[in-house]
Amino acid sequence: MNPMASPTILIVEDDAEISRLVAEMFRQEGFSVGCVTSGSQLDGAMARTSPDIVILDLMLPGEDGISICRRLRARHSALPILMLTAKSDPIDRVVGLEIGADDYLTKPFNPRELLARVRAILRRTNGHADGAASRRFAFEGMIIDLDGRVLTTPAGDPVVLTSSEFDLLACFVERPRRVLSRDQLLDLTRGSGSESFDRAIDMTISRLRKKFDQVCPGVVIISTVRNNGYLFTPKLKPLPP
Amino acid sequence: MNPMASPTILIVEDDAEISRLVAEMFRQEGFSVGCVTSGSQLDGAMARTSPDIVILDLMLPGEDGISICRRLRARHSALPILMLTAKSDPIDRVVGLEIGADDYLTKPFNPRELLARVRAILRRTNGHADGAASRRFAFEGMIIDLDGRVLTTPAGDPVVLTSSEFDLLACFVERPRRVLSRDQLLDLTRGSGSESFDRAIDMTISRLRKKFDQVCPGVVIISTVRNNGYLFTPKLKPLPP
DNA sequence: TCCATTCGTAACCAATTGTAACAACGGGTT
DNA sequence: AACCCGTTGTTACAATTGGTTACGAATGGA
Repeated sequence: MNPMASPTILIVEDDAEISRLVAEMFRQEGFSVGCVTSGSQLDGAMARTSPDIVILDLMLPGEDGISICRRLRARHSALPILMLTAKSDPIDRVVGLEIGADDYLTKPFNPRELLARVRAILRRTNGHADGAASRRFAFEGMIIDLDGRVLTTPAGDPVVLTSSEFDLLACFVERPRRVLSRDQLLDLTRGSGSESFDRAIDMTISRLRKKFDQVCPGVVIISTVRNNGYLFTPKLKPLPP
Repeated sequence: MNPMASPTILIVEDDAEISRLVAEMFRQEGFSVGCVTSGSQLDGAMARTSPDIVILDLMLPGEDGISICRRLRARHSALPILMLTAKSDPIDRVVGLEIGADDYLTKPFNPRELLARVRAILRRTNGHADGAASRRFAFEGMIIDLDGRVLTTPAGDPVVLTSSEFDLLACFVERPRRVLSRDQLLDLTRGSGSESFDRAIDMTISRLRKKFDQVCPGVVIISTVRNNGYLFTPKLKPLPP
């Protein structure tokens, strides 16, 4: 891969909804994305786009993911492959190493989790995932490390955030200065299949604010945009890793 | 062996499942792998691939492993051989090693254990197993040696970890900054045939954390990602061997 | 001002995770 | 074999997490 070019992803997924969502996210993150819906379209797409990584659904019409994975492996031995499996699949766990996928994720999955894993794989194989900024940022004296999933106070102490609190905060940090609606936040943190009500976001915001208030009393970190959603207001400074 | 080339492994195993699993793992680790299913196919494969090590099942159809091992030894006196034996085999360690195997492993075995032993043998005979990065890392002042299977404190004292604790930790060290699900960890540490519940992972994590806490009180080494799994957070620094 | 809507958050509860205690197992020893 | 002992999986229960409900406060239009 040319380190200057954006990395290319090929998605093999028959569910149009998932495919669109995932493609959209990766494009926003600066990847170049191609989608196909079956194994039969794969070979052509491989030749055309020569992707840096393939995201492969296990359950596909026609040739299934396992078979495709083996075929890919045989022909492109170094190609990173990330497999998507359904929770209910009897194969589920067996899938892990045997097939030769570099990683796998069970549906429904958190899109940010997918992004993180793709970055991790690419970092491992290429030295760096993309030309994007580091994954550590400073704001209001605090430091957030998106990979290590820790937030530290100006004094250097860790702020204990729960998983969902951190996920929510990460959404904002990855999209600074943008109003995010409750639905967007639900999608981003829980995947598109989520059953939760959007008020769940309000609660997590409220809990986050309470914790921020103990570190920086009186400072507005997340503001409410009535009828629209929430906005992360501080200026973000990218930090070296 | 050319130290620049990836080392070549020849697997002699009639169980297609095991063969595939093992081959896949070694390929992922950068080895070049060949497989045969019987002694009669062995000579041709030896000539074609001239492997750096042979992994040999003791129970094979036709000529059995012991006889094959003797034959190999006679013809290629320096060739490293690792023997696979079934638990129920009347053969024990003494016999296995007497025959001329350099090491042996009883089935069912942990794939990572096999990898570690192969690396150890190759290091013994060649000076180094592969061109990959060092297998020693520092984190939070501690040093982990994946080949020697030891963890040492900042003060230099060894931290006594049980083998399953070490295996689990090794999974994280080999995949830094990635959230690993319980299922993935089960796969990685026990192979995909494991019957255990995923709560077994929780217990090992808990035991690991307790030991870490005695060395670095209050420092988060492995964090929980709710609904997802666990994450190894410290920064890893590769060390020279 | 009044009202409808939206938002904040306390309180509750179901699901997930942490871990103590026990059991099963295997390896080594006598 | 009988025993000891360390390891590891299971069970059971405690703690934490996070979604839902409920209700009061804030907002903004009429």
